[in-house]
Amino acid sequence: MDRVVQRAKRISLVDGEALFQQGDTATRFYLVVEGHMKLFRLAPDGNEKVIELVDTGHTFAEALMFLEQPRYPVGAVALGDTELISVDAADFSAILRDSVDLCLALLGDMSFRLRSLIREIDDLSLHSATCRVAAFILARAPADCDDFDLEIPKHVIASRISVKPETFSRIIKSLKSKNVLEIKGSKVHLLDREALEDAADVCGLPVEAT
Amino acid sequence: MDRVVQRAKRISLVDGEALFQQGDTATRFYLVVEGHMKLFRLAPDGNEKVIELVDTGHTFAEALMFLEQPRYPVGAVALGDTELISVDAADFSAILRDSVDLCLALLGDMSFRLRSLIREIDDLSLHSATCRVAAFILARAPADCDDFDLEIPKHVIASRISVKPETFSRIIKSLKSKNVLEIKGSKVHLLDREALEDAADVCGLPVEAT
DNA sequence: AAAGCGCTTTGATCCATGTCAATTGATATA
DNA sequence: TATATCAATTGACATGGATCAAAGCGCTTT
Repeated sequence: MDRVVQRAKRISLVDGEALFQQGDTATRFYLVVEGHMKLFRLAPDGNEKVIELVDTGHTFAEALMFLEQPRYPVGAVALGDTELISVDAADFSAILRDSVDLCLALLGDMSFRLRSLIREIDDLSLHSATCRVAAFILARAPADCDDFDLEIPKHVIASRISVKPETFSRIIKSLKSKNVLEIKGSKVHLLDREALEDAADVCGLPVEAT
Repeated sequence: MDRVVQRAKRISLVDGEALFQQGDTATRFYLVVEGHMKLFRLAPDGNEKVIELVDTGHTFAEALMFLEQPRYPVGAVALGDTELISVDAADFSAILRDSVDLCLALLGDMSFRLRSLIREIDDLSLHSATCRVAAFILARAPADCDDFDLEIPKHVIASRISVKPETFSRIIKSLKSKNVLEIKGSKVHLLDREALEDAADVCGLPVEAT
């Protein structure tokens, strides 16, 4: 374990700086100490889809260690100035060999991610854009407080939930007109949490459905 | 290991029979010995999206063992008469404790699944329906032979790739009219594999793009 | 202040898919 | 041989969201 820590690196990125590109060979994984990372896929036409927003305290790319020929399936850039710790996959792998518990913990972590991704697919194919917007905002809202900050540019959020910035803006406008919430800059103020929850899971369902 | 095998069960399902429902508590996982399983999510409005088609020789639901409160995030029904082996998660978990190698193998397996799901999300949000149809058919085609059987009803395939059966049918028709392939019942005959590959990754890109 | 530059918003229009409905075909049932 | 059933196809139409284009709005820089 000492060895891992010793060989771990501290990395500082400025806003917008890339950590790796989609397709790069993966030999390390990362922990976000400060800031946010954006993981995204690029389409051949240059379109980009944000797969995951990694917040402070979370790791990413650790699931790749176990593939035969590990290449990052996504690109990674910093959102805002960001601090990372980078760990060598081989070092870490060696540790895993000595600790079944750590293995199991990792398996748990990956299970969780797997399930999140299934939810995501569900969301994309079974729910409308409005629904996804509502769910996203809800997920970011603290349980106890109706005012908070989306710490992330709106166009990035839009890509995260697979809508165009224009559409995102219009959906927000519509929610505003229904007195569900207000957004001023990046400050969100929830007016009717329940209505937002409805929008999130009722989706496009006709309200009169029994 | 003996214990696992002893306590494993053999299960036979007839076509359309359900193994478990979305939301059921998960205590076992499965290996398909014969036939196919369909894993799917249900939307509140009854719409269904096939998440995965599990072919003979593959396992499913093993990733759930590591969650706190394991519930199947999908439902499972047999496509055609199907034989399974069912393994108790707790038993298997105990074995994992004794074998780091097995742990690592599982981690590898889960890595792979994770990556597949990322591809899937990419596909859904970055590629057109035509593109997904082409990719699906290519994935099912043997490398060496241009004639093969989709062993699965078309409407299930359609759901798997998130298009409506009608749209699926139209896309096939269009590919047929371009002399890319022919489909008669469930028999596929590839006429122009290269064109199909183009359709699969070029997607909706204008061909004149450099 | 003015000018420049991203980001966000708004409006007008378009299009890929979904929806609804009818027809055909293919099996299975009586 | 009729008939009910279910999958697959086809046509007509509706629509959510994308696209294109033009402002508006904070910013920082000069």
